[in-house]
Amino acid sequence: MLSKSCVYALRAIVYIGHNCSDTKKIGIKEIGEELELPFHFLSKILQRLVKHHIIQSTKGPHGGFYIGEEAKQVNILKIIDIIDGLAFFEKCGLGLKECSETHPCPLHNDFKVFRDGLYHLFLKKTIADLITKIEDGNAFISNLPQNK
Amino acid sequence: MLSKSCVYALRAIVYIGHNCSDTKKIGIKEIGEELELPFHFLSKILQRLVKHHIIQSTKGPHGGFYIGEEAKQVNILKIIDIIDGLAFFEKCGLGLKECSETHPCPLHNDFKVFRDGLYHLFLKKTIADLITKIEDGNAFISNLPQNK
DNA sequence: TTATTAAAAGATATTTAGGTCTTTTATTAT
DNA sequence: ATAATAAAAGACCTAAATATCTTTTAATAA
Repeated sequence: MLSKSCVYALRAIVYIGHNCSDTKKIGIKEIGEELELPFHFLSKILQRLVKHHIIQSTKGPHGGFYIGEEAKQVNILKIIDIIDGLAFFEKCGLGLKECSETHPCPLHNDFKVFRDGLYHLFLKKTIADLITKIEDGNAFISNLPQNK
Repeated sequence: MLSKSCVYALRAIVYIGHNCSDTKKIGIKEIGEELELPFHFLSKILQRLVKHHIIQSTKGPHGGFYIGEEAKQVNILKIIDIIDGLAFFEKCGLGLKECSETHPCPLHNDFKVFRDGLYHLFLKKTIADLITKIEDGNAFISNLPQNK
């Protein structure tokens, strides 16, 4: 449903948000190792997030990625939009071109309930929400001490 | 969420169920043309469905595919299992290996509601249910006269 | 001002899903 | 028996997603 790129993006943002500070930026190398994500693939994803102003970066020694408090208030749907686009939430659940609100396929209305529910979930949840949950300890960042 | 193969399978089964009878079998060519599905790709899918006894086929002149009344009572989840497998319904919504019921990721519980809802929808709906809806006219088989 | 560090950028490779083409096998009508 | 028909099977092709490798650019510390 979400591409790997998109899940990588969410996990990386949360990792950055959880670990960066005014004095500490996070390098791709660290993120890749901690989250077990492919270095170069991850770097492409982070580049896109920088371009869309979700995260910031600086080059050179002590450079890396960081995220401001305002950006932590961005909702997850925004990240999904940047990485995957929102087609999933706009299309028929079966991907039928001909299916529409006025001319629904046999699964349309049942499907819609779940699709719209997910949409509103992602719209409601912010990066900050995820970071808070991380701090309770869970599988999102699998190798935090409390998750081992 | 469902692969194209899986949606093609569902649409083809419904088309066959809607059009076949004791005296009439349906050829791949007809199905492919009517549903605008790629002939050879469709034939692979139908082969798998035959192997799993969802539909039957006979070769030669007047041969083709057909489906019995018992098989129409099969639920959609069974078709999804045959074509895509059920991993989607068993995994974390984000595909995290480390995420589990006892050790959930920050989206696990919210996600689960929708994932399980879809599971039960697909478990409840049978091929016969879809065929009935088709007969009312809708986008599943887009080129039935009433859908044009 | 130079060496070092780390991200940005671009090119290339791999894998998987999706799709096509050709040959073989089984069935039926003549 | 034989020709025609239609599914089965196998080999092959394409595009997209995922992943890797190499070069370039920017920043900082010495």
